[in-house]
Amino acid sequence: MVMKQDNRTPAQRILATASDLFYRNGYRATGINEIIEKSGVAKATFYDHFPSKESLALAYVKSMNEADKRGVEEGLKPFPGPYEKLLGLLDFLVPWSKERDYRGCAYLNIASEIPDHSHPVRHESKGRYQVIRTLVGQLVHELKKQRGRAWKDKDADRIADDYLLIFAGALALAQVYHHPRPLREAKDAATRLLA
Amino acid sequence: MVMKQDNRTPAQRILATASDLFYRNGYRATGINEIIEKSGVAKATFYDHFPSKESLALAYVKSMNEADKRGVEEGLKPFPGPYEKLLGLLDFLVPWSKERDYRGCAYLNIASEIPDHSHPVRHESKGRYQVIRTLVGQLVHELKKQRGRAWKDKDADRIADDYLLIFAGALALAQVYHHPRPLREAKDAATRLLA
DNA sequence: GACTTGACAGACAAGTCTGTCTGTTCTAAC
DNA sequence: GTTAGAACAGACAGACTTGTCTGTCAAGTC
Repeated sequence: MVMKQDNRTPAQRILATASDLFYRNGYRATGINEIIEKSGVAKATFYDHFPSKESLALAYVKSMNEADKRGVEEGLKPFPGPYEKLLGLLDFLVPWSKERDYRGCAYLNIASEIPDHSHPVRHESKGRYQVIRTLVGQLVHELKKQRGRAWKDKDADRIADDYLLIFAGALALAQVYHHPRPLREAKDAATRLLA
Repeated sequence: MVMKQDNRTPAQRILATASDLFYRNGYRATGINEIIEKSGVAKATFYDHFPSKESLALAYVKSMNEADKRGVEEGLKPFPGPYEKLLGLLDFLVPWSKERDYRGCAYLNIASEIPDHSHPVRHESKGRYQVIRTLVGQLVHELKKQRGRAWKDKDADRIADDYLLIFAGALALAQVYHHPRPLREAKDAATRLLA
């Protein structure tokens, strides 16, 4: 269980273990003791770094948020234009959902386990979607500019909203169906939306 | 807390209380003791009717599924045709989300708390979306027939899939944002989809 | 009037949860 | 070498979890 020669700091190991367990098994279903055991850390060490389980939940969502932000930024760089970027964003979902047994959107899942909607974790989850909405909005505006007269009657913001609905819907449906088909359908739907 | 002169049976009271708590606070966050206390029932009575908390979870999802199925059927009756029904379905969401402090799709929420995707509760959740997909599919096919030549090149199933993505996306986004705007946007998006 | 049924009250078992605390061991800087 | 800081092991507290069990009471049935 305990990995020797692990050059990560205890805090990193804890966060990595917790991220995996929180996502795979759920926040409440995951106990502190399991996190401690699986990350090969003493209980006191855990509480040295995270004053409570709740603070770990927040660290989990924040670190995901940052990682995803960077990941999307890097991942979209190779695509030449806004159109390709917008479709590319959806392309990432299929392989990513297959990597680990897909359990839906991590932000939505943990948010649904925290009723208080003013809780920092909920705030961070909302922030994630706002970041995506902003990015999509910029790309659609860019696309509108690019298309010129052909798109002069299109409302870029409305298209961005539609895109986000499709995006979020795909994540949700792939979870209930436990199948990546909705993710592919989402790309088709987006292709039509941006046609 | 205990309602006197409650003519519901203990099982009904338990299910009603549990439904409320499971939805509002989450499945794991809700303890048996709380359900027992709030429904004014003895612990032994609870276990007479439900052999375990898990069985109550299943009863919860099943009863919702049946109620929703009937609710949609009844609710769509007044609408004259498939087009109106499809948009009407989305119209229900806004007032319904305002009734109780909206916490997202109940089926998705409890499904996300149960990792095992072959669990009966997950199966029931999936069933809910399949029922909606079937209904939407029928309505779109009906609509295609109605529109005749104007829609001869449209793929009804693809439109139904798109509709469902928008539908599911709206539920998810309304939860993260804790605001009904995505539900309205979904109606706009569907209007364009069916134009 | 005895008997069954179903609900009541609540103690109890056995285990889990988060979080605290004591004390030991390792490592790196001086 | 000594010393400070960090991580270690793991006992412990106290609350909370699901589920069992004993026994009481009221209503309806034979």
